[in-house]
Amino acid sequence: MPVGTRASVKSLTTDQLKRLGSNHVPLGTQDSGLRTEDSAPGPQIILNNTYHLMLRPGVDLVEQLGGVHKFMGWDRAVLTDSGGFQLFSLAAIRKIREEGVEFRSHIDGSPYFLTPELSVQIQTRMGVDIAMAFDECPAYGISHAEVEKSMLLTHRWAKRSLAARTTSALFGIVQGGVHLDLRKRSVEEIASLEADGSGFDGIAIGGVSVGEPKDEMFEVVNHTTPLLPADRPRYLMGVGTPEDLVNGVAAGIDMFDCVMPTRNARNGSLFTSFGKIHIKNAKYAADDRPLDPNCSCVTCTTVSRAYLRHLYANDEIAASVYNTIHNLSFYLDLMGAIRQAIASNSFHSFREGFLSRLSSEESS
RNA sequence: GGAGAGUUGGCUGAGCGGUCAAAAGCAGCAGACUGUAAAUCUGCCGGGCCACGCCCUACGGAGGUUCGAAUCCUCCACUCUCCA
Repeated sequence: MPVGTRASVKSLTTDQLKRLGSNHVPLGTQDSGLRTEDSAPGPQIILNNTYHLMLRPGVDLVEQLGGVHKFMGWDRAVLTDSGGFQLFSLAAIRKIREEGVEFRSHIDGSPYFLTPELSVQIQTRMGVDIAMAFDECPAYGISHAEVEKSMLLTHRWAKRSLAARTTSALFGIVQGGVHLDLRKRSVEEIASLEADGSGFDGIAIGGVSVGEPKDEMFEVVNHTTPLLPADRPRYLMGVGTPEDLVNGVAAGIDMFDCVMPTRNARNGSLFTSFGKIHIKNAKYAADDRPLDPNCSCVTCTTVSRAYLRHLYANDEIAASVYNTIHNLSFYLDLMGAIRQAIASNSFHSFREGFLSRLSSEESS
């Protein structure tokens, strides 16, 4: 899921967003036929953010204008983060209580109060397809006891979030930091919660990629994912690099969201089938090759590395546009290739090939 | 012809006796970014080393004063402004 925090995937129009990716399937897996020539590329779902939309333009306005889909001209699915991540990222300007969280707007300092019920209501009123439970995302490095306390609060909030579910689907979120015992307890609690006879529509692993070492993150993911119910989507929140996606799928994850492809694109860091490219590097100044010869996105089939470097070096808006188109296309193509590999029962060899290619030198 | 101001590292531009290899910005070079307070942030940026310290060359040029000069004095070169 590309991240479109404020009902916008940064630097792209909604139309550009819908036409991302390649019909061409990269990485040598084009045989399974899952994607046909005329199938619509581009993401089937994006992520928006409750906290940010609540501040601007405000729920009332989004609802009055017909919901987020109509607001941004997007006819595919939308999932919203509940605002839980902002308890982490905006830790300096919020205060957590049992009832909910008091935020001071990062824009003008005005106070907002967000509770599990309010968060679910706001997400529902905006008309999203999937809402997320309101959770606390604790920082890395705090004690086992503090993580446990935070997790138990998330559990109580999960119950209240679920009770507030109406028309939007609702995903629960497992917490527990890097502590495997807590992760297990959290799965047991979140997976068993029910309201009106049904549980969460999907379950997410939250609270990772908050500063912990990569091996600790995967220890958590590899340990926790198999514990999640197999009949509901498993969503790894906030992850990650292309390698992380492949390894996450290997662990059993179905869904991801991450700002990395969009933010890194704006910062000139581009993902390719042979590893990362810093497009501002001097060595690309006269490089007339496509960014990634194995990619058939608009960027790679239209302009050269030299041009991309020129745009970036001169702060041209088009640099962000081209770079974002490529990075998101790369991610979407990667996920498409993963789906095909799974369908053709060749995921493990696909994974090995993909990971070894990333660390290899570019052939040319 | 006369009066005044100025010349600092790739550029703009501080500094006006030691704490100056010289502020700051830009440019340049490299890196980071993981449920977005990010078109952001960080590091390097005269040269050379057996580099958390030392050596060399440096503030238009040449001399001088001083323990010590980018900073003071003299001459020269060039640039700009104003008056004829």
